[in-house]
Amino acid sequence: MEESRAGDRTVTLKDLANELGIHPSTVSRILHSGSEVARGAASLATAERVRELARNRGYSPDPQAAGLRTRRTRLMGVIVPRLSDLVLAIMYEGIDEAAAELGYSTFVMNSRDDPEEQRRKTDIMLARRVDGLIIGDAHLDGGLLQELTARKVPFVLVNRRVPGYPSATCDDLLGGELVADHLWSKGHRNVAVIAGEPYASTAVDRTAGFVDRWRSLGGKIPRKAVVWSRFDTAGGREAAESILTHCKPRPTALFAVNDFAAIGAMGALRSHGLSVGDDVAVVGFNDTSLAAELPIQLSSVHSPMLDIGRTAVQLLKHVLDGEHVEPVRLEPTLCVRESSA
Amino acid sequence: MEESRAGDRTVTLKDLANELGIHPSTVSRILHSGSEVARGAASLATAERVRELARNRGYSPDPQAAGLRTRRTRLMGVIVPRLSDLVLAIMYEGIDEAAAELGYSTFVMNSRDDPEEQRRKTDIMLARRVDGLIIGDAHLDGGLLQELTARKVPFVLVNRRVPGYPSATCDDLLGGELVADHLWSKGHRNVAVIAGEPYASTAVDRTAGFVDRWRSLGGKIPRKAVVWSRFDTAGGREAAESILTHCKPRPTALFAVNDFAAIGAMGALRSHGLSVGDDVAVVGFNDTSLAAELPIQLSSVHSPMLDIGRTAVQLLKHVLDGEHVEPVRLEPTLCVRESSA
DNA sequence: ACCTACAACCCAATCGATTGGGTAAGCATC
DNA sequence: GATGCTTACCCAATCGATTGGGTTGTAGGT
Repeated sequence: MEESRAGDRTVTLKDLANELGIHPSTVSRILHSGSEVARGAASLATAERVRELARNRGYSPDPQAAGLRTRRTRLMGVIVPRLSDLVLAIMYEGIDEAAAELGYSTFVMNSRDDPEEQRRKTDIMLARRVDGLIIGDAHLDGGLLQELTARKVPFVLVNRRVPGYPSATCDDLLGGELVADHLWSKGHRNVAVIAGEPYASTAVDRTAGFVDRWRSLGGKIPRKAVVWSRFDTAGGREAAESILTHCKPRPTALFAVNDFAAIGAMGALRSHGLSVGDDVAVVGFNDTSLAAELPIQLSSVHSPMLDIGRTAVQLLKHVLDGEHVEPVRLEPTLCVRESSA
Repeated sequence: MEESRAGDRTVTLKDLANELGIHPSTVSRILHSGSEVARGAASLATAERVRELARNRGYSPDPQAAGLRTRRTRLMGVIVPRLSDLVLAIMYEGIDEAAAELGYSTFVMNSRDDPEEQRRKTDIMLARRVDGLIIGDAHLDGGLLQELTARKVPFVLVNRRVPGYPSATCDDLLGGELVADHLWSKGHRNVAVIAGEPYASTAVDRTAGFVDRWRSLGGKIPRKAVVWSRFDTAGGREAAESILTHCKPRPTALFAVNDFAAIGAMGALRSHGLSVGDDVAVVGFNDTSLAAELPIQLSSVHSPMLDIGRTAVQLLKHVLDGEHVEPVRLEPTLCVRESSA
């Protein structure tokens, strides 16, 4: 009757069974099946004895062993460009939460948006026998996705979409439109877009939403005013530099498809002696926690990152259950702040 | 001789063995042991045949099965306050890289610095049978750590240290001293500290390093000028507000133990009509990628976050190998920028 | 001719949980 | 009292890899 038997590493089903003088399989059924199979497998009295013993012996089933038998690991693999990208980090938090609620654990890996890494990381995940993948770094020319489909690997996309595959994303087109409406209504007529990476649907959709709406409002956007760039601060800075030097009448507003790029752009503007908000309006995207806290508060399209992550998990669960799923787009809202007010 | 036999899910050792007419155990020995055990287990010719077949059948061992037998999962569990904290995200990138190089995979979980969550997440990790833990959210009153030690769970700390346990951290004391030297030499004599959370060694050490050095330089720091706060932008803003209202002769310099708190403080200063760099110098800590890209570039203590993560993995490996390990502190450097120049 | 040594394998148990198929006892029904 | 139906279990195979202990066959030594 000691605290815990020091010799034994962990308690197994067999330990419990021996102690109660019943068969491991009975214990398994009692503990495993939520009282559906349990009744018919054991008497209520026995079931209670087993559950209690399990509780105070601190029994926890070995997922290795269970997985070996059932061919399911209850593991979801998550691939993101980089976790140090705040947007993906938050989506991942949503993913991890929702997965935990369904009894799954998650693996994350960074692909740095490099196709070779994507493939490598995918293979590692599959070698770990994940039940399915949540892919946050999909490129629009989805070679890898085709391959995964062919190999019958269950997966869904998150953050970025690729037509034809299930995904949980922000409605990026709408987001771009919101910004166009906002800047137009503020009287801006000469604008530029820091468009992000052309292989990412986020960048393409936000830009397209903005540009199309802008034109349908009667505005004009020259080619030069749409600058593709990296998503980080340095990328935004460079893009803004390029806009400032090449766009002849200087734009009075910038739309960056990403908050970090927007912050970089704000830096560039300041280096040119321009004041953000007065001389040039800036609007970002995602409404990361920084946006509202910057010295000059940044207008940004709020995207429900946590929910996007959670939704991705739901979708993957449906896929794993063999159901058919459609892409989901969650609605963004515009937060107007100092930088464009 | 088809591309791959469509019916079979995955290739197993037995498949390979059958195909070559030898025993699975022989195949295992050939594939497993790096030519030490391999010789003696099979002829070079056989070994080559096995290796080749494994290669083009795309064999990858099932870690579930292997782990079940060997009692090792080659999994490291990582617990952080939150991955959306850029600092931890980057350390995690280092951890994941280094772990992959050693043939380990990693699990991350967020504890939100909540003791109950820490315990829960630890339990989940252990239930997943990780080989060891890397703990990034250790609190100075390490109750959980004692418990883990008692349960003989191998672990190391990262980012934050707790005396008596192995850890990989930045030399935070030195970091604080660097800032003190810098501000003192710039002629500041009236300073305040945004000190972070008192349960985190990072906060305590950086603050102590700064304050002690400041006093040994002959400076004075009143109680009120050291404000404990959350690590995020909002926390920094609040702390700065408190300093601006309560410190009678307004300080000419602020040291925030974290870049995000520093950014929040910059926002507060601006709201008070003070110019960062001219009226009040601000220095942050960690030199996150934002620091150099902000509109007003932020001076910050650069800490080698990636290396800290990598080091933690090395330490845990040593612990797993039964070796004794000492805490490691990596050296920070000061990056002086606009905000304090 | 006999023994030893080594090379090159094979055998079978094992890890812990799951699961399809029993079986024995007890009761009711015809 | 034979049959059928529950109830409450037990049995044994199985998942895939690992590993301590064999077994065979051949070469070399004396």
